Formats: sequence, C-alpha cells, structure tokens
Amino acid sequence: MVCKLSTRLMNICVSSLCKLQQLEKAESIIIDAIRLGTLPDVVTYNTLVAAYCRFVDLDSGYLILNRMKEAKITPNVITYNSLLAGASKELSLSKCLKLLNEMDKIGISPDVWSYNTLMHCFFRLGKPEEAQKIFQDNIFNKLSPSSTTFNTIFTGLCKNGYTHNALTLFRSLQRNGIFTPELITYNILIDGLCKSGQLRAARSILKELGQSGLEPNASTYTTVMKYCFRSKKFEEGIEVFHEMKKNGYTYDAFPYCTVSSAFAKTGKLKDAYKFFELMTKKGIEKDIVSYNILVNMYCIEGRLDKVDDLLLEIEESGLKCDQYTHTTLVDGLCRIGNIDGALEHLKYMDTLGFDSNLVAYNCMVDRLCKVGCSNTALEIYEKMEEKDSITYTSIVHNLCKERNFLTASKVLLACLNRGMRVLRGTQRVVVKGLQSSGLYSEARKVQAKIRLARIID
DNA sequence: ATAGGGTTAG
Repeated sequence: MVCKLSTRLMNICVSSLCKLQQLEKAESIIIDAIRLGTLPDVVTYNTLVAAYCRFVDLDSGYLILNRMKEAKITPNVITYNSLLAGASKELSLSKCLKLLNEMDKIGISPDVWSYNTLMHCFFRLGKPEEAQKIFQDNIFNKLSPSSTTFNTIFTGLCKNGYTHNALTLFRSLQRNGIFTPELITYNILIDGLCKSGQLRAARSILKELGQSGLEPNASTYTTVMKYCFRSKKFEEGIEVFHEMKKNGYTYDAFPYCTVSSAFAKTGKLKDAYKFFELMTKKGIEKDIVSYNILVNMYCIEGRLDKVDDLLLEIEESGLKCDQYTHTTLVDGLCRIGNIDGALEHLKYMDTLGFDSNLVAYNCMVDRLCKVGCSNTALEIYEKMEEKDSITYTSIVHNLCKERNFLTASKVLLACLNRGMRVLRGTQRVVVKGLQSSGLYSEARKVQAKIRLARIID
C-alpha cells in the first residue's frame, strides 16, 4: 500500500515536471525514487514517452519505450498513441504506419485516439481524402467518433480549402443532434471562415457562440481580432484587444503579434512598434514568430542593418530562424533593391531543407517583375517545381503592366491547364490586352479556356 | 495520449 501510494506521488511529480518541460528533473526524480525502492510503472513511462514526443522528438520517445521494455513494463495503447502523436508531429506517414504495424504485431488495437491522430496527420499532409477514409473505415465502421474526431475533421477541412464542407457537416451534425459544438469547435470554424474570406458566415457562427453560453477564450479573441483587422476595422480590433486585456487574456505573445503585424502590414509602423513594445514591457519572452514580425517591420522600413543585429540576437537566444524569417529577409532585400543579395539568399534557403520555399520564390518573382527584370522572373518561374495561383497572378499581372500580353496569355493558359486560377480582373486584362494588340485568335483561345475553367469550377 | 489563436508573397 505504501509503495503504491509513493508510485502515485512520484507520477504526479513526474507529470507536473513534464508539463513544465523539465524533463531532466522528471528523470532525476525517478532515479531518486528507484533508489528509495519505489519502482516506476506504466503511467510513469507513458508520461515520459508523451513528454519526449511532444517536446523533443519521436526518437527520444522510442528510447523511453526501450527503457520501458527493459524494465519489463508492457506498453499499452496510450504509450503508442503518444508515439503516434510524435510521428504525426514530424508529418511522417511512414513512421505512423510503422507504429501501427508494431501495435498490430504485439496485439494492441488502435483506438479512436490513434485514428484521430492519424487522420490529423493526413489532413496536415494535405490528403483530406485519405483522412476521410480513415474516418469511414476505422472510426465510423469499427469504433465510434469522439468530439475530437469531429473537431479534427473541421480543422482539416478548413485547412485544406474545404471550409464550405466543414460548415455543411457542422450544420448537419448539429441538426441531427449527433454533436454538440464545443468552444474549440466555434474557434475552429470562425477562424476557418475568416481565413477563406467568408466574413458573414464567421459573424453568424460568432453570434451562435455568444448564444451558446460558452465563454470565449484567448483563442477566440485573437481570431476575432484578426478578423477585424482583415476587414480593415482597426478601431474594432483594438477594442477587442483591450477587452482581452481586461479579461486577462493578454498573457502570451499571440495578441500582441496579431496587432503588431496587422499594423505593420498596413504601413502603420509606429503603432506596430508600440504594441510590440507593450509585449516586451510585460516581460513576455520573444519567440521566433515575434522575432519574425520584428524582422518584417525593420525590412519594411529598409533598416537591413538592424535586421542583422536581430538575426544575431535570435541565434544568441537559442532560437532558430525559420522559413518565415528567411522569406521575410528575401523580400526585405528586394525592397531595398538588393536583387542579387535576395537571389543569393533564396539559393541559400534551398540548401536549408525546408519543405517548401514557395512563398520566397513568389516574393522574388513578383519583385523581379516590378523592377523590370521580368526575364529573370520568367526564368525562375520556369524552374519552379511548385507553383500556386499567387505565382501565376503575379507574373500575369506584371506582364500585362508592361504590355507583354502574349507572354502573359501563355502563362495564364499554363495556369488554367493546371487547374489553378488567377483573379478575374487579371484575366480580363489579358483578354482586353490581346484584343487591343490585334491578337484576336489568341484572345479567343484564352476566352474559351477561361469559360471552360469556370464551368469546371 | 488526439483537435483551436499570432509571422512571409499576388
């Protein structure tokens, strides 16, 4: 009895330390406990596996699993779900499948939790059909969906451009009484609708949240605030900020970053700095996202020397520059006219092994066109493996501006052929431009393609 | 043990 109690106490200590990311301390508690005759159990090891997967990586989680086996403690489904979360965090489908395989071999059946995690991984990899298959085959047919299942689906649909489907599903589940929305559900939908520009629908979901009796939290406020800034309602956005502050929700960098970046984007640098300062004064540590916003502010002002200092500061504080930092830098170099420097930095980015440098390439292409180097822009465009509608819009728009309608129409056709779209206004400019240059057959070709594309949509 | 808010480009 005494021994059991102390194992439980040890587990509480270990869990608390893990939550604070003090993994080494947690381990030393365990070592001390063992010395005093208290043995770790499955809960102790599961806590460690979860913490290592979450805060370090999957490999370190596996090391704990091995220690667990050496200690003759049998892992259970919770152990494997934590490992699955680790694999999913690394977006490694093969590692997820390997874990499921291992589970099968030792006779542990995956539960809803396992499949929710797997579904989330598929969604994050941009494979909504596969995620849906997991739902259909494994959750719906064999088990029973949990509220997290639905919330994961809503998030996944929104993030993959199916906000409309998310909303339809939400309504249908609600109507049939299958699912009672939670605060997190409202947060997901409001954010998704805002991001896809469906501000009216977002407002109506927000209204429903107000009537639901649920209390909005920091996520809700940040989302709504961003929505205000997106629709250029700056005063309303700031009001939301003050309400957040009043209610004690300005405890982390999120709200400050939201305000600062919104101001920076619209050229209100003074206000942007003001809110950033407020965060620093409150003693909130800067993370990489906060630094990225600051880097962007300096770039907008062309203070690249200041950016150098910041990059140093980032490294010194043990943080790592990410895709955003480098992309912002590429754009910043372009802004001050250092195209060669930007090109060089872009090349450097390619060596860093990010999963995509599309945004940086898009910046580069657009800026090159704008400074009259559309030939270089086109060369890069040809070489780009990944392109999106922004790539095409940028090129087409800029080529039209320099009245190179023929090339613009070729790029537009390539875009439509690949199932992507540019802004309607940009399409019109191409057709009109071709016509005014006497290129009637080309104009007809483009028009026909545009019409066809519209039908397909 | 899984799900939600902040940063880059047209």
